[in-house]
Amino acid sequence: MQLSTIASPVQTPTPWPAAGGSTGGVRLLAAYDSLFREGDETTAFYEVLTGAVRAYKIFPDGRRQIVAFAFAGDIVGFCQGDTYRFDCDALTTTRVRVIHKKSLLHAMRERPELAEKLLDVARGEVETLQDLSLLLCRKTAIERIASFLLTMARKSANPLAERLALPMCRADIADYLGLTIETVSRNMTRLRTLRIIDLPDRGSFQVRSMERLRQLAECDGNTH
Amino acid sequence: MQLSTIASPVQTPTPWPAAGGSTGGVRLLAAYDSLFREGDETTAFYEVLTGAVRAYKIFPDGRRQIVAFAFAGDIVGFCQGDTYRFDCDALTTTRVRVIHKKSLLHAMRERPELAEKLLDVARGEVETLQDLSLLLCRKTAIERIASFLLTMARKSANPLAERLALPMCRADIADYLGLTIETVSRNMTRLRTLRIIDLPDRGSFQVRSMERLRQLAECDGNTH
DNA sequence: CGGAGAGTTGAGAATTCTCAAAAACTGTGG
DNA sequence: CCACAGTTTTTGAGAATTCTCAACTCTCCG
Repeated sequence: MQLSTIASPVQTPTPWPAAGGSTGGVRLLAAYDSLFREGDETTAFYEVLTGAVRAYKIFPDGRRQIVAFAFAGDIVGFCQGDTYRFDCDALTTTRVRVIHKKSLLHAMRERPELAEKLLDVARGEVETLQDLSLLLCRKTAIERIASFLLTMARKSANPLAERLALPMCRADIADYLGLTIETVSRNMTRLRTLRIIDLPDRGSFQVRSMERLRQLAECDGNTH
Repeated sequence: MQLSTIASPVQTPTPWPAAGGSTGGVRLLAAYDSLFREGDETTAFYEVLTGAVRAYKIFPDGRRQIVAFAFAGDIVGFCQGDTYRFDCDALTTTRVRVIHKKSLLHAMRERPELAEKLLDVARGEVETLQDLSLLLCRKTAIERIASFLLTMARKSANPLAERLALPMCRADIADYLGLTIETVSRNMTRLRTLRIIDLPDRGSFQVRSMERLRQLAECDGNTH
């Protein structure tokens, strides 16, 4: 498999305002390496440089929910209190920039305009979570999967590329969308049968009809 | 019905850092009066002083999701971009303090420590939404309702009071939890039959077994 | 070639939804 | 104070969707 031919999410060129150079160390993670765990002290948060991570919570009875996927350019672990409320680990080989909370707070006092940027980051996180809530409240399985794939496609440089990366496994998608692996699989197949998407191989997909995918995802209800 | 005997959510005594007196006007809303609509320009956000509001989104096909309820002490409309992404209106007679975005941004430049408070507000919003996502991902209807009632109880001054306020109708609860009115009703009855809660009258409830409610809500899985 | 892990497909069970009707509550007017 | 209409909530029965459990396929790797 030629990984290089798979379109990756847009690489934002270091959007993070470096706070005097002292903030950024870079950490390299292999697939499934942990970035932080629920209960850990929140001394830092992270900007994903390359690769992807997942943030999730595991319930006492073993059920799991993935609360967010983060790709190159995204921030993880920002809106947390004194301790993290979730586990976070890498989906693939991943590089993250470490941003220490302390030095950032310090920088914020010096440069008040930085606070506005941070509020923007928080706002982005809120929007993502609102969309997730909408998606989970939305009833049918196929609509959730359509929404998810649409979001993934829109994040990439070329949404109509023949091979868009889908770096997470079916179990991850299921736990993100509040479905089971089997339901995810069945509805992926259904979307392919409807010729809305294609599944060239494990770990990638292609949008064949952006319009119909959008209709399903946004509950337009014209086609069914 | 003696409304005064119903325990209301805790009234936080003006937690908001008034930015030089120029921020706060107060708006009075009757039940179902609109606070803002999706698409409106976000010139201000609001602190609920008394009463309660709901924030929701309506899909093209008519489905609705309530993204948040806000009670006395809560902030609404804070983490929004240039335009609101949701409709917001009052559940009952409600007073809100208007906080103008412009004056707040101005105040933030003068007093950098204010920015940290604002980030805390954003963090609170993120936590609430994460909890909502967890709740929606959680499978069974009875667990969602248990979580919801537990949250409502915990917000009130005396969670074990005989009559806790439930100011929203079943349709609102259903659209918040991603269920139908009928399923909400059935499972409320079931919780009452299990003697976990009591429903003294429309618009209020009582927790009879906080422990069993918590077990259901937090997916402990000991009792079923 | 064989084994492990991931994904797909199938059949029956369980939950929730939909549609329908009954019951309870609210407010109005006599 | 009671009757009535209108609304909300509850309850019931059948339909639809998703889940559970199981078997099978495919790919990757040694």
